[in-house]
Amino acid sequence: MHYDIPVPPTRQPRSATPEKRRRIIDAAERIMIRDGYAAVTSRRVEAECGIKLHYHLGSLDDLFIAVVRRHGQASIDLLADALASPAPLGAWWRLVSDQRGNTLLVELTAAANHRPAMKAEVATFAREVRRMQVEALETILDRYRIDRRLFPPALVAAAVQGLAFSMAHDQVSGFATGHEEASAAMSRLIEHFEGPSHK
Amino acid sequence: MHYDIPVPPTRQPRSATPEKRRRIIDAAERIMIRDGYAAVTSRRVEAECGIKLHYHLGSLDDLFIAVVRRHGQASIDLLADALASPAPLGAWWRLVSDQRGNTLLVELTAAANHRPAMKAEVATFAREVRRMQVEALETILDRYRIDRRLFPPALVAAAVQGLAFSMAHDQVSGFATGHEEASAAMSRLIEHFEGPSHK
DNA sequence: CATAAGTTAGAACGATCGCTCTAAGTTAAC
DNA sequence: GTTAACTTAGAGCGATCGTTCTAACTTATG
Repeated sequence: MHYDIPVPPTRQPRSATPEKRRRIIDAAERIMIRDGYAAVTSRRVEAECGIKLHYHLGSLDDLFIAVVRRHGQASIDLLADALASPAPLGAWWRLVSDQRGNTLLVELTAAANHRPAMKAEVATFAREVRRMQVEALETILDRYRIDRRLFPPALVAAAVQGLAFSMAHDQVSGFATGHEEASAAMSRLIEHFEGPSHK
Repeated sequence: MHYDIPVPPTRQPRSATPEKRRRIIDAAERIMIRDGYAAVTSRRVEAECGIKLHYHLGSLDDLFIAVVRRHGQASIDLLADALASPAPLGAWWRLVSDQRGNTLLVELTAAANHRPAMKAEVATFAREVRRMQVEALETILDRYRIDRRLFPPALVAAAVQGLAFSMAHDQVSGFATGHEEASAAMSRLIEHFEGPSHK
């Protein structure tokens, strides 16, 4: 498959190995966001971070999966914090409105389209994220007196995620025509339920 | 740049040239949906449709732009019909829920990320689509007695588009966990405004 | 300092890429 | 049937790809 991963770690690596893996994944994310997933090649990643890819991380496929795993886990952690906050809708909305995160999500989705192992990994995290959102919404919707027959958690979850995604896409496309209006309306909507606490 | 495009059309092409362009673009779309945009290479497109790409259509960049233009124009036409129908929300929702169309949209968005000319073209169509939706919603929201202060057209447009996108993504990921519930809820929501006419 | 492990530079392999070009069909027009 | 335009097959160019491998460099450990 690839190089012998340091088998017997009898000795301390020159500089921390996890740190090197981290920097490789950082580089891959930057390239993916800046130039698209197809620009993530072994040579370019190595040029971006100055670390040997295959020696430390394995194949390109392994790298893509590592990116998914790290970004996915970070998303889950942030989401958990947001949903546990006193104004969960606002916190969640801010989290999901992150431009960089949405761009990365498009690229990961497209890249996973023809990398089966990666696709499975993406699906795993997407499922967990959705599960957390639905679970949190069970409580939130009741608290805010929202009709759960018309707006079940699964629908609201998909809507919020999709709305943020759609708005991020529009903004990237360079036409923020309706973007500011929609963004302001979303803020008002959240204020309507949670008060002006969020920014 | 590329081959001399038939400059003086003094004579009838062997078989209709527009037809050949169409079949090339068809092949590109199929490959893009099946294997991702990075799999759309000149050799693979030619193998898929048996027509010389550079001779009839120019460079790969020209091909991507042609795909955007055709798909974009088709989307605009379908959207115009949907919004003009007696139950515009239902028709719009059905249109935007198309699996194939959403997959293609992800790929086009990601591909445009590092093809400047293509990006501009995508933005043009996205802007027009959004403009049409907002214009139609100005009327629709009033007709259905929806509070336009809380739900302005720009917000509703982004939400519907994003919701469909999000649900398509979930389904592609292979976890339809909340998908059916969300889909059913959306249908109920539309019925609530437009009656059970749509399916 | 010596030594052995960790790490990298860079060549190399076969494959594929976008694109161009030439030679050979193939068909419409006369 | 000739001729000239339309079209394709296929070779070829320089570039880049993923991956492997070897030789050299660097550093932790003794």
